[in-house]
Amino acid sequence: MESKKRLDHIFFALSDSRRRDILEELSEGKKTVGQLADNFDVTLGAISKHVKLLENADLIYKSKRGRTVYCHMNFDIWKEVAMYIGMHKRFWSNRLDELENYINGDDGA
Amino acid sequence: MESKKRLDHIFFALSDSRRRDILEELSEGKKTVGQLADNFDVTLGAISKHVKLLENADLIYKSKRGRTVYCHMNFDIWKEVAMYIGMHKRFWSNRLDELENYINGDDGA
DNA sequence: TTGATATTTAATAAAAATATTAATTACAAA
DNA sequence: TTTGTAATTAATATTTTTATTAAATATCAA
Repeated sequence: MESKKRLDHIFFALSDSRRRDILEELSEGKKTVGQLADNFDVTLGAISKHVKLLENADLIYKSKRGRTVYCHMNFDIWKEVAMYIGMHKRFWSNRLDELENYINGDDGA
Repeated sequence: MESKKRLDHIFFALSDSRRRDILEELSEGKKTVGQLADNFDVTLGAISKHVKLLENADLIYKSKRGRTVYCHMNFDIWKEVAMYIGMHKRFWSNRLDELENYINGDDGA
């Protein structure tokens, strides 16, 4: 039940290409909120909110040094996402015959 | 640029647990819109819209027989999602084996 | 044709997401 | 302490999402 909401948040966070772009940037190393904002066409406040959403989805985490906030990719979370995807991918590779039925149109529908 | 929107749609579709539940049902085989609606606490109209959204994200497709509409899982789409997740492979360097298992689906299960 | 069934869509309303500007908090350094 | 910088938050407006009921469309079946 709880993991459902967790996946809700993760997938929703990933559903915005601006946020995925932020993740791409962070994949190269930590960046401050301000540095992230410089690369996008929206205000610092907007980026701050995107960052917060990504943080709530556990896709990233923050560390603070003085008044500067660094954002880091949370590597562990991808395991959870991959598990969900892998579940389905595994499913269809195990049922190739069924897939063929769909493709061939002789599945009754 | 176009694939960005594609991923937007896919991830957004996956961000709702009701829609993920629909996918779970379809992973067991085709179902009509009405059959899907029977299993949820919302109206048929609401399910019809969820189904349409899943269809627009290419996560499912429909086939029609008479007045009945069957919904089918689109197995191929998971490859695309897995590719995005797989892109982040390098961040797991120390968990590469696990990742390979999840993404490649050859985890022996 | 008439009437029932399966699904979609229109009209509507409520809740959520997103962006902006401006105010606020937190910290650094002169 | 005062001033300036980094980031967050509040107030606000706009757009999007989601659900409902009811009407419309399409098909079956007598």
